[in-house]
Amino acid sequence: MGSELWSPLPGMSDIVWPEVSLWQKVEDVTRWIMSLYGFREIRTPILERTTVFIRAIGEGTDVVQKEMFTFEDRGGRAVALRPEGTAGVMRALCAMGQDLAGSRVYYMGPMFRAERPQAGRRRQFHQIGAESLGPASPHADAECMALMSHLLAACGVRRVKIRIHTRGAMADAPQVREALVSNLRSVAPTLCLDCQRRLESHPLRILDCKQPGCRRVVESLPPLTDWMSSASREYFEATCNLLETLGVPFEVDRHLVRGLDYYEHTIWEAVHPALGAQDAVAGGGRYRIQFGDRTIEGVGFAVGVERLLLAMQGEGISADERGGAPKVWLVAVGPDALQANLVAVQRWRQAGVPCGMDVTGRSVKGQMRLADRSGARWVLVRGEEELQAGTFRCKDMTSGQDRTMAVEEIERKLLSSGTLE
RNA sequence: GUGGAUGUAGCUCAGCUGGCAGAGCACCAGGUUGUGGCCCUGGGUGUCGCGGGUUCGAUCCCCGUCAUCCACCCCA
Repeated sequence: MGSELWSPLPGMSDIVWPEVSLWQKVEDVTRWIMSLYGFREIRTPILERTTVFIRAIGEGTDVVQKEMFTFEDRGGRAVALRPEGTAGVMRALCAMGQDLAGSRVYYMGPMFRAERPQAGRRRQFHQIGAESLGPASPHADAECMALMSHLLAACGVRRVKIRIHTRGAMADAPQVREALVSNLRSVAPTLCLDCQRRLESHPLRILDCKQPGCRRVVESLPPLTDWMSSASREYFEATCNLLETLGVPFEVDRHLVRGLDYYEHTIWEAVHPALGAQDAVAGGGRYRIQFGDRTIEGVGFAVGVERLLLAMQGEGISADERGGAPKVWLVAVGPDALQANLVAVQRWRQAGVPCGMDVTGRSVKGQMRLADRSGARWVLVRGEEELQAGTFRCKDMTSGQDRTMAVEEIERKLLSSGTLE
């Protein structure tokens, strides 16, 4: 059983039938929705220079500090498996060297974080993300959230809640931070140990601490927006108003801050009740990233595919157990018929007719059982006698009726109407 | 990185105080020498996660280890 030889590494999962049919459905829906909004797919490397992530996500963030799979490649370069999608996409767009404003791209693929696995959290997980580049604009932010909301709904997820908040313009960040720290310093001893540390490193994160003591302190604080510029406040208000106009349901959550350094202005996440402790099915926000002398602005989001699937299952959507059933199943009696059947299915498959047969040498009874399980409507049986006569015994699996049909007739019907009626 | 739970057949799981390893489903074969489902009969398909220890004897008790799940942390 549990041999290390064939079990995947911790937190890595094999995605197999029938669940894979749900993945395919989500991917199809994604391509469709993204095309509606004018987003084009981009595929970037899974492995990047470590500095790409450090630059974009932030040196001191947890993701960079303790969650990246990093190593040295054979050329001595420090490289990392991507822990999220935005950094690599921004790097790629920079490499293309064009004016990035107005670029709209989406991606889907595996991401890696060296965390302890739990419900809805894997070391290799998958994200569907979208990035809309251009200068800060409430319209861009609202459109992006509308896209995310549309995508989730199109996947059949109805019970999502979108929580939004603002971090204010990046230029406001120092004064917000200072105000927050000075407000908290006097009560520091009542905060949990993590938060006492955060007071120096990432004070914003104290806002989303779940410890009751910290929560109480945070509740007594004035809203973060009080310390932002009026322009930042207006930006947030405008964004909220646009969301209402667009009919995207949301609620403002003053505790939402998110852990990546590149965010400014609007940030949000979508949570679903079917998920357990890790209940964020998607998250996003506006960002500003520096690559060398280049500054990239945009807004984007990422959906956790594993979590989306959990949410879908929580909505009663299940994988298609049957899969694509073949039209016909061929049963052979004897080695000559086996070879003739193999030739026949190849012809018909190349003509676009899905058909099946057993190639492992089972008994007729065993072949019939497989035919039944495959869901094929008709079973075509032949042995020496039928081979000589150029016929099949054609069995209708719903009625159980059995009749002799000429190979030519079967082929004509199958290839023209796809039925043997 | 920290904490808790779990690990027995392909799957879901029983297994008392330590005494020959079990059930349901699935699977295979036969009943039907060329016909699925339903039915009947037969078949256990196993390194009781792994390695030590205690014991006359360990799936059971002890230690270690690995894996999984859940939670913290953090995030999708």
